[in-house]
Amino acid sequence: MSLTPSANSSSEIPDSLKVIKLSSGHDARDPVIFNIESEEPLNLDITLSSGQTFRWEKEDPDWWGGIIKGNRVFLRQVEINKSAIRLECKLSPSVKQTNLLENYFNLNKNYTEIYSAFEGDPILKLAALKYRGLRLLAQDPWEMLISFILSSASNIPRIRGNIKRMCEEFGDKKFDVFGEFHSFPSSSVLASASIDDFKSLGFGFRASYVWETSLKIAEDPGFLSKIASLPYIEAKDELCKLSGVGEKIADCVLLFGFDRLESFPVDTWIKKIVERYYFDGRAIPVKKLAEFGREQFGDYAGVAQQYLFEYARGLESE
DNA sequence: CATGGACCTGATCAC
DNA sequence: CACAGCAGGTCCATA
Repeated sequence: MSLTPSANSSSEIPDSLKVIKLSSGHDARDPVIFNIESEEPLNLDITLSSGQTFRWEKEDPDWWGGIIKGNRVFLRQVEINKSAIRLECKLSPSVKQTNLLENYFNLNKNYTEIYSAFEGDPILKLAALKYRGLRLLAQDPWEMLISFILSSASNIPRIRGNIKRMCEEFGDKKFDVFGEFHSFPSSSVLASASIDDFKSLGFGFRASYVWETSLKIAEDPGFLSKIASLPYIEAKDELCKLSGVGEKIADCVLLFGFDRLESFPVDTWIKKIVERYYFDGRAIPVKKLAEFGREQFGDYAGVAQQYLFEYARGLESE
């Protein structure tokens, strides 16, 4: 099976998406509040706790707080009906970016069509039903790079803690109508810190990886934009030259930071589930599994990976 | 090229 | 409630 992307892969926002402004923030001290309604499947809880992103926090019972392109954002999902979602959004009035959320949630991508492509695969079909509305996010490449270096041989609570403390320690302190928050630290700031600084944040053996990679990026600021312009294989090769970046993390950075849906990161969960359902339980080397995923799932390999990952973890916790 | 052990730390789970 | 073994991989050293 080879899955082909939809013709609608431009960055244009489709007609099925409506932005409804509720408060224009006449007073600069008040948040701007608006709704986004879309026919695209989106499940905020599943998406924001899915392990592709590490800084979102659910503060109130149903309000998520996070940072997109340096802007604090609060989101809540309200059910409309089966064929549409509504996102309630609160932003600082200082935010001038247009389509901030539409881009972040990739609402121009047609997931209904992707689900149709998954129909022919029994496991993906189940996963798409169970985790309907799980979407890949368009996140910042630099943030993805450091976050996933920190993810190696770790676990989600620890990764989140590492990143949170790093941002509090080294990120710029910023203020908006909601109060104080910290940005994700830049490469030059991290490069001027020390490996011991990172060890005291709990990075462990990843401390030197983070420092060396930060230095490299600080010295070559065009590195990541060059990655964006390279074909998949070459982009991955370049990323793998960075300290602490192997094939798996390079694939994560390409998938979550560069929108390369053809990448298929293979971690222990993916290894487990792909061996079980596609190789009759036989042990297969990780490298082979990554090739298999890209061949098998084609241009939607990354989306398939994300659903298989959730499905594998769901099986474990049942 | 494939395989195997070391690497930090701490959330988790079996006594 | 204390404790050992393991975790969302990478790197380096050997065949």
